[in-house]
Order: sequence, then C-alpha cells, then structure tokens
Amino acid sequence: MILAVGPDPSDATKDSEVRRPVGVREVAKRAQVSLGTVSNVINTPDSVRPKTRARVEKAMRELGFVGSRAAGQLRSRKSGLVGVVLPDVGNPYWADVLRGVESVLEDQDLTLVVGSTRQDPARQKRLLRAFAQQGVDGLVVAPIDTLRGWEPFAGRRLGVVALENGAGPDVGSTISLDNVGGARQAIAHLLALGHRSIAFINGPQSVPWCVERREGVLDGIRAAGLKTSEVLIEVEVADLTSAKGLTATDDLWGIYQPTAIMCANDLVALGALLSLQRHGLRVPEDVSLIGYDDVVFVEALRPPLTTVRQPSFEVGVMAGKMLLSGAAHDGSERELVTPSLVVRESTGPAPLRKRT
Amino acid sequence: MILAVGPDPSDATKDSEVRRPVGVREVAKRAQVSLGTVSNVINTPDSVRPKTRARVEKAMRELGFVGSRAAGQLRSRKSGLVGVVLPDVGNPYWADVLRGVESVLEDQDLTLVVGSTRQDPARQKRLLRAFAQQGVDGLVVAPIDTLRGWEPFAGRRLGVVALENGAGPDVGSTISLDNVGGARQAIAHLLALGHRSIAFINGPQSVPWCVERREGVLDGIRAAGLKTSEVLIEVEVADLTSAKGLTATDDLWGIYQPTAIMCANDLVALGALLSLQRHGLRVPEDVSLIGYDDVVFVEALRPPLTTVRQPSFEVGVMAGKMLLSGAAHDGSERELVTPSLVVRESTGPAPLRKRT
DNA sequence: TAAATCGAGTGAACCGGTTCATAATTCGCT
DNA sequence: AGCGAATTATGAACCGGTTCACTCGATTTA
Repeated sequence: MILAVGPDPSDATKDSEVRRPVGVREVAKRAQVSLGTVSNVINTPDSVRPKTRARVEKAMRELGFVGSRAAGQLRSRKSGLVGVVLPDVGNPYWADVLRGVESVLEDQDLTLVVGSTRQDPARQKRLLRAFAQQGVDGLVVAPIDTLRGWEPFAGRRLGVVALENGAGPDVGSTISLDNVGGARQAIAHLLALGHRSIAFINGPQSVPWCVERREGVLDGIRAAGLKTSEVLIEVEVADLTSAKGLTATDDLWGIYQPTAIMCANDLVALGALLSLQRHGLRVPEDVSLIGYDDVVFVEALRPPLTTVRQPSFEVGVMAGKMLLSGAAHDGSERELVTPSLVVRESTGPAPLRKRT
Repeated sequence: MILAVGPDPSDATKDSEVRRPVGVREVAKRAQVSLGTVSNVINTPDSVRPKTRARVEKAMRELGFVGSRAAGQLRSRKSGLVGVVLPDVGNPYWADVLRGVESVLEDQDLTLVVGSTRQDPARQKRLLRAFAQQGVDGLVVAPIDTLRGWEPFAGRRLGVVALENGAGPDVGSTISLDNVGGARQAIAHLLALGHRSIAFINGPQSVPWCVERREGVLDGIRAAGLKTSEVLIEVEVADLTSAKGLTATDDLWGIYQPTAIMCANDLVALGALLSLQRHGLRVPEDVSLIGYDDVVFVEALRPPLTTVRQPSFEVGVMAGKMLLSGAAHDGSERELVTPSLVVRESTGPAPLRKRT
C-alpha cells in the first residue's frame, strides 16, 4: 500500500466511515417481509405475489440496494460468470471472436470475464487460476500453451471449450481451425507465383497453432518438391503485434531480402508492411506480403492484403453455443473449421533478385 | 496434483459425485494446522514460520486447493477487481487504453474486469450494476452517457476515474480530452485546403464526446467566417465501427458528394475509405478523408490517413495511477489531455465540384 | 363440514475464507 | 534456569444472499 505524504494526517475526523452497503435484511425490514422473500424477489420474482413484490422492489429502490454477488455465489455455487482467455483482445480477430461469444451468452444473464495471455504461458496460468478462484461457471480458452490447470473447470456448471487445437489432454470440447491447411494454401500461393526466397514471421513455438502454421508452411514447400532450408527464412517474434512485426521486418531486411514475407497473423503483416514502406519498398513489386486472419482493416491497406480468412465471429458463436448446450461439460464435442485463402493485391510474381 | 492416467483408479468410488472443491479446513487438517494458519499462508505468508508454511503449501498442492474468492471477498470486503467500462474494446484505441491501465495495475494483484458499452446507455447501466455487484474495488469508465449509477463505487477502496469529460456530477477524478480543440484542428485543416462541402460522420449525440467533437467542428467553421449550414452535412451512426462507417458513406454518397469527409473516429473513417474505394473514388483527389484517434493501422492505409492523434496508452496509464494514488477516491483530480493533428496523405486540396 | 392441496411467506442454517482476541511457543537476556 | 516480550498459531464468529424444511391461510376436494 502506498501511503500519501500529506502535510497533516492528524485530522482524526472519523468521517471516513464508509457506510456499508444495504443488505437483504435491511430491505426485508423496510418492506415488512422476511429476508427469504427478498431473495425470492431477486431470483424467482414469479413466485412472489405482485403486491408483495412491488413493496420489496420499492424498498430496494429507496435503500439503493445493490446486492453482493459474492455472498450469493458462495451459497448457490453459481457465479454467472464465463471466463474467456484469449491471446490478445486488441487483435480485431480475437475481438471478433469475443463478440461472437458475447452475442450468444448475453441473454443468458451470463457475464463474460476476459483476459489476454499475450502469448505468455505464465499469464495463461495466472488467468486460469484467477478465473478458477472467481468461480466461473464456464470457460472459453484459446490456449497459447499446452493447457495445464484446466481441471478445476471441468466440474463447473458449463465446462470448458478450447479454441484452436493441440491443447493437450481432452479438454471439454474443442473447436479446431485447420492451421496446417491454411498455412499450406498461403505458401502454395507464394510458390506458384515463383517465390523461392520467403521469410516466415511466426510466433513462439510454444504456441500450438504457431507450430501448426509452421508445419503447413514446411509441408507446402516440400510438396512443391523444394528444400525448406533453401527457400525459407524463419523469424520468430514473441508477440504477434504490429509493433513486433515492424521491428522484426526491419531486422530481417538488414540481413536477407526475401521476395516474399508471410506472417503468422495480420497484425504482424501490418507491421511488416509499415516497415517495408519505410524502407521505400513497393508491395508487391519488390516484396510480396501475406497475412493470416483477414481482419477488417486489411482490405483497406495499401495494397489490400492477401491473407488467409478464418471466420472469427462465427467461431465465437460456436463456442458460446457449445457452452450452453452442455456439450462442453460432459461429452467432448469436436468441431473443425477450415480457413480459406483470400488473394488481394499484396502478392504478385516474384521479382528477379539473387538469393542472399 | 497431476493425476496419473493409470488403467485403474482403484478407489473407484461413486465418482460421478462432483466432489466439492477442497477448502481451507481440509488443507488445515492435512497440514496439521488450524484453518487460520492456512489463511495466513495465503494472505500474509511472512507471518508464518517457513517450516509451517512449507507444510501448508505442500498440502495445498497435494489437494489441488484453489480457493474461493467469493468467500474471501465476503468477509474481507475486498475483491481485488477493477472494473473498466469502455465504448468498445474492439477499437484499437480503447484496446490501447486498456493496455495502459493494465500495465499499471497488473503488479498490484488487481484483476481487470472489462466491459464494452457499444454506445448503448442501457449497456452502460447494466455493466455498472454488474460491476457494483461484483464488488469491484475501483472503476475506470469512459461514459457514453451522463454517468448515473456510479455512486455505489464512490465508497470503494479505490474509487472512480472517468475518461472523457462531460460525465455529469463530480465523478471521482477525471481525465479529459480536449475534443473540441481536436475537432477544431481537423476542420480548420480541411477548410484551409479549400473544402466548403464537408460531411461529418459522428456518433450519437447522447455521447458526451460526440457532442464535443461536433461543437469543435461547428466552432471551427464559424471561426473561418462561414455558415455551418452551408458547409456541413451531418451524418449520425449508432455505432462507431467500420461497418457503420461503410454503410453510412454508401448512403451519404447517394445523396451528397461532399469534397471531404470527417469521421468521429478512425474505425468509421476506415469504413468510409472502403466505401469510397468501392465507388471508385480516389482519396484525396476526389474526396479528402480525416479520422480521429490515430490508431495503429491508419498509417498503413491507402492512402495513409490524416487524423487527430490522442495518446491512448498514456491515458490508460494515467487512469491506473490515479486509482492507485487514491486520487480517484477522495479528492477529485482533473487532468487534461490535448490531441494533435497528424497530417498524412488522405487530405488534399478541394477538387472543383458544384455544391449539390 | 372436514380433509387434502396449494400458493405464499418465513427464518435458521449454510456456503468457505478472513478476522481478531486469545493462547501457545520461541527467543533474548539476566 | 527464569521471566518478559515478541513471534506464531488457534478457532469461533463473521460476512450477506440463498436454501429448504416448515408454517399459515385459502381454496379445492371428498
């Protein structure tokens, strides 16, 4: 605790007496009913006679009753909370997924509690523990690390839905995206355009879907009868953000000058684009660029970005529905989503350039 | 504790019984200490002899103790939660503000609970009530409506910080952004370029800072000795998103063809840009476009967007610090942030075109 | 008319981690 | 060894909304 160094703390006026919030008992007294009735008004209004209910509601209003979820939750063992653990809500892709989940759950008087892991396993762990302690009724998690510590959620009312696969042991239900396939499409596109010197800016290999996207890239290169070591330059960034994409591309360009850059997501690609522009390079004439996710703004970039489209909102909706249906709780339902390549103007024929 | 996946968990008792999570009492029994000691290990580890503490921690680990924040919070009257109410976390601007708040609070073992209002007063109200019931210790709110219902938070441990001004009655501390000034700079820029037919796509007039930005626009026009009614075309969108910006611009263009469009934020401007491109219009040769916020991607748009820069991350940091310093609790501290115009390539001289 | 049924309301017990007055140890020092 | 002070440990009471077995009066059924 940080104490202020105020001139004279000796005021001694006990006005700091924060009057405690009013509770059900006070409301009950004022409305001339028992505390149980107040509880009924809150939870099962239909079981209370309208006249009585009105009296209680009036009392609640007059007293400014708010109620403590903690107290209720303690006894009822329901929190009305659903935890959502995502890599980064600042990424429009995940923000969209979140909107999808929200759209399904908001009528069910469930409140979303959201946390970003920022590709940091320690943060994922902390978030999961925090959510467990909050007593969330259900969990939607996009693991950026093999999912440990999810057990406390298995017994919860709604269970667990894992987005992206490769999470680890059977984790409730999962919605998998075919990352291998998506990445393969992207790399195949570049190869078909004649690119033979391609940089791949990827996230940490501790993240399951980064591993998968890499796999897809390697697969695609081999499938074209080429040697990965001769074609691919791999770069790893800790954080899949535009800032990191920018610096990574700056650094990369000092060493290699590939004819194409593929990024693990659109934010990184945005950073790469900014970097290339600052170097005075034209896209796609000098360098082709390809992203992943198809977030909203890439269509308006200069040039519009070729990318791999994944349905974001829809994935969120699926996750929400899985929770509600109980599929996440007992049986483990699996769902597979297939991404598709969206070719725009940021990719073009490979320029002639000697391999460095 | 990691459970082995052995073929036969010999206990085999009525396992369908969702066994309740272990509590302090069970840990205490196992560690041969009193329940008070377990609580001390959790909250004030230094007050427990290392040997005892180790025993308790071992027991917690073996039993998979998680703990219930609800129970603790009930007695201690501390939730360790800070509520953050923003218009839209999907907007990179607000995501950045959030990151700022987070960066200050995450070491203080405070957990952020975030909600988006989407310019909907009803949602704001719901969120505030929910946060009050969760017993958040502090609140950061960017009101999209005169702030009612914040009183329950005033007495909380950390208090209230309001972002953007015009909230209403004295609400803890506030961080105001000079929206009038920012908008005035933007419109002055357009007028200086010769534009005399300008559309302004703004958010709902129930949102305080939309009102202010409008005021700045009107001011700026009048300051140039022009009649607002002759220069300005006002458009209102319910939601400050790219989707709404796109449709609003589509609709607008069917009726008027202004030489410049100013948007209440960059997301709307992005939507407008997409719409203009689809109409085959060149920016800025046919239409100038100006946004607000300077979110990360606008620099990479085609063309790079002229906009009004507001420090986002920094505002979040300020808000976080205000909460911690206690300024948000008692004295109401005021802070004013001044935005600045960033001229890029989306604005240019007004083309010759007859006023429609 | 008496008995069974039902809707409404009651309030003591309860959820489980924290508090705090009290008790038990340990430690420093003579 | 003896004694007071400091450190550590104890556990009953508590936070406040929910639960549920129970009461009460009214309506329906026999």
